Amino acid sequence: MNNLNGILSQLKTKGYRLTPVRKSIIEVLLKNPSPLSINDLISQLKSKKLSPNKTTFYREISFLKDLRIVQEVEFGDGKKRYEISKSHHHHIVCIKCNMVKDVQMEKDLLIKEQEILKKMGFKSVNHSLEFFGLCSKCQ
Amino acid sequence: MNNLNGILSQLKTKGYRLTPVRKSIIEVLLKNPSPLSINDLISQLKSKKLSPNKTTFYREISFLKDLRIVQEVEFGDGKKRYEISKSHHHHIVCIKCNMVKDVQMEKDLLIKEQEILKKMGFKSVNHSLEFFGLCSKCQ
DNA sequence: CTTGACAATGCAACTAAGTTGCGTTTATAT
DNA sequence: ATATAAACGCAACTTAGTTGCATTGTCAAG
Repeated sequence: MNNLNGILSQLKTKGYRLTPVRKSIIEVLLKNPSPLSINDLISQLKSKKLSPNKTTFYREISFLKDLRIVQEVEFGDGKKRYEISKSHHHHIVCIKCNMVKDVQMEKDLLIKEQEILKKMGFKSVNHSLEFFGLCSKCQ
Repeated sequence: MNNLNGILSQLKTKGYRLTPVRKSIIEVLLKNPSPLSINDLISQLKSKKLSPNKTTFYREISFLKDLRIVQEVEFGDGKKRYEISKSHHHHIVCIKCNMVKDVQMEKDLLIKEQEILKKMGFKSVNHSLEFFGLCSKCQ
């Protein structure tokens, strides 16, 4: 479900409401290539003539996260960012212009990781892997 | 330089002062196996009968980071953590008891990563990779 | 052993991200 | 049309971290 109508009907059948704020947040996240912070979302909604309270944003994002419609991304700058859930991937962030690109990691790397961690006795392991560098324009 | 006297003489020759707070912070970081947050440091120094202002902690950590004596670690919970600099490694964090272990990653994995990112046009690439799971005791 | 310079510290006030409680509004099934 | 619970707004709060400025303390030079 990575298109607007799909997500909306999923919400409706589960008994949730299709409010203007909810629809706009999902729309904005769908058409943005990079993960967005709460402030990014606030300013994007403003250009759609919507100015919900920041509490509403935090609650809406938390709601969409609980339903696995959006995923949280951490770039380690003290702001959480959000994107529409998609298949397992990572990001590379330009440290100069902040441009973000998706990175696909090969499966055999992940398998090796899991082996190492199993040896250490850990289970149900998850990981966060983000890259930082200079993009082709900023070098 | 990963022993107390080595670090202290390094600081002295560069003209920095060896204050009780500075020495204690370095001592605490050296003997702790996991990265510590500022609040961790504050409570550890208390048991050494030292209660510096939080500003002092932030400034001291920033100072030690500038000198590459400590490194910042991000577990994505909104708190930065710090450990004495050591060779490239990652961490695995137990999501139940918060225990942290170091993880060594094989070099060929890193080389493959670099290749992928070069193809995307990025340079001077860095990465953050942390694992989260259940340790042997918490499963 | 004193002293002067400046590194280090303390304090108070501030910022920024995120949370909570509670009362009000609104989408939607009936 | 209306009831009801989901969604929302607002104000006050929390927590991590920062800044400006005045004061203290380390340590090298005399």
